[in-house]
Amino acid sequence: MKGIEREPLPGFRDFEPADCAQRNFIFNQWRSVAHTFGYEEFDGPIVEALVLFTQKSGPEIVEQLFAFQDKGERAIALRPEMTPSLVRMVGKRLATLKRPTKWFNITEQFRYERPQKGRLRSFYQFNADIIGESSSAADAELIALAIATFQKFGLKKEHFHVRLSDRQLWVLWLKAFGVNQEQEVGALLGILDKWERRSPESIQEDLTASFKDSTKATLFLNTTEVLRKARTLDAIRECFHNCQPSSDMEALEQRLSELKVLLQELESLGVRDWVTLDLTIVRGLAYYTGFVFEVFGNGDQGRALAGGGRYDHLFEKLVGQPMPAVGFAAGDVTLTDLLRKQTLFPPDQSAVDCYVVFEQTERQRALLLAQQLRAAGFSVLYSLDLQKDLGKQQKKAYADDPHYVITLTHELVSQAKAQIKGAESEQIVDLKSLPEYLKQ
RNA sequence: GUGGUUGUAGCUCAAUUGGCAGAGCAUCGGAUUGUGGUUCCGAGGGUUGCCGGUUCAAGCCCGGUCUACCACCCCA
Repeated sequence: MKGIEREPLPGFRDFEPADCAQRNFIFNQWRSVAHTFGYEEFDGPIVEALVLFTQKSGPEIVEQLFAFQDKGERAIALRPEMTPSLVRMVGKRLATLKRPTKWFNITEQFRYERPQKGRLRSFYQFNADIIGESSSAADAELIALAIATFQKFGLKKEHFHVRLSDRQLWVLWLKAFGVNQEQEVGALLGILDKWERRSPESIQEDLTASFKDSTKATLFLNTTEVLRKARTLDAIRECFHNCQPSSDMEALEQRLSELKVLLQELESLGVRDWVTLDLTIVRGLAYYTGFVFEVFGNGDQGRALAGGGRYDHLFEKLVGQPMPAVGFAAGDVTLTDLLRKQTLFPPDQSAVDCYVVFEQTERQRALLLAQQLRAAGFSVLYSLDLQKDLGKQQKKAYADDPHYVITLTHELVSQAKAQIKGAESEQIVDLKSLPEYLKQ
């Protein structure tokens, strides 16, 4: 290797034209869907005060951040997510906020983690949030938006699905086992999160440590196994009835009725078939307060394509004033992998409209034509080589596969004409009328 | 941060037990087609990821390191 390192930093990507086209395609589709749902686009700074992120996620988060000091000795970080910035921005105008407020954005975000497939140190996310509406109708519409963003790429029911879970049901479940304190709840949610990746013995061990009672741990283990397999409202209700006589049935029914509203809304929005009730989704419950969901590609056990849920306490925590909110984010990395695998990216459309070739004696007239066509909105190339004769130019022109090749020979120009050649047509046209001809 | 797998031209890949680093595609140039992508000829491009060790000799063996990938950790 001579000279400088040619590869970007680990976890970062170069976007050569073909990659950039795919990225822009994704951004355009995201933006377009968000608009159809009535979301307004916003943006914020790429760096924020470090405390904005530690306040939300705790001091441990610094390990996962691109964090440093600026020259004014401020502790700052590249944003790892958009929600804190959103809360900060919206927090400035909470008192007069239109409700609901629906905002979206598309941003580059940074996390200092070990890169893997589907997870890089720099990535783009589509974020959408509904602020100021606590009804499940907001959760439902947000999930419908999440589904629409994937449908927009041509992804079908056989390609992806949404798993819907609920933090409040889990809190009720834990409460039924006498777990009330926030710390204990957190510890048990952690165990639940790792559930499927661990052996029953090892789970039993952790549960016994948490409950300080191995019989209770066993009961929790066995009944939770059943609850994790519940896929309907009735099945969930049955779990609570059968497995836990100490359950607060009134609170349960209250919550189930909210879940029912959510499912009905999804049904009315025509997306119920994409959604599976699945309480195995526990990830991120620490931060969410209600319904949570994740989008997964079918088949491969890859990383989630998107995730989100309700976070009604975050505004109070960060800006001191309560405000209900629900949001989700979808990343570009897993999506790009999926779209490439399914070959759902559109074919390359980088070809120019026209390539102008000419005998060098007509160079001046040819360049004038090129500029006239450009002014009319067409993309135009011509050879920058002052020596290349007509044949050489032509060879280069066809290699670029333009929609039209326009040829100016001395003879044609002397008659104020040019030859224009498309895929299946070939004509001699007045030089002056070329822009008009191309517009047809 | 821990463990494992990996790396040869821009891309896809060759190179017998350790024995002169190659091909196709791509790029650039030339010839031909006096205005067509073809065809033909040629060129550039590599300290075999990097550093060190063993050896008369290392792409190949050994150690380290980096990257990518995989499993952990984490996943906002």
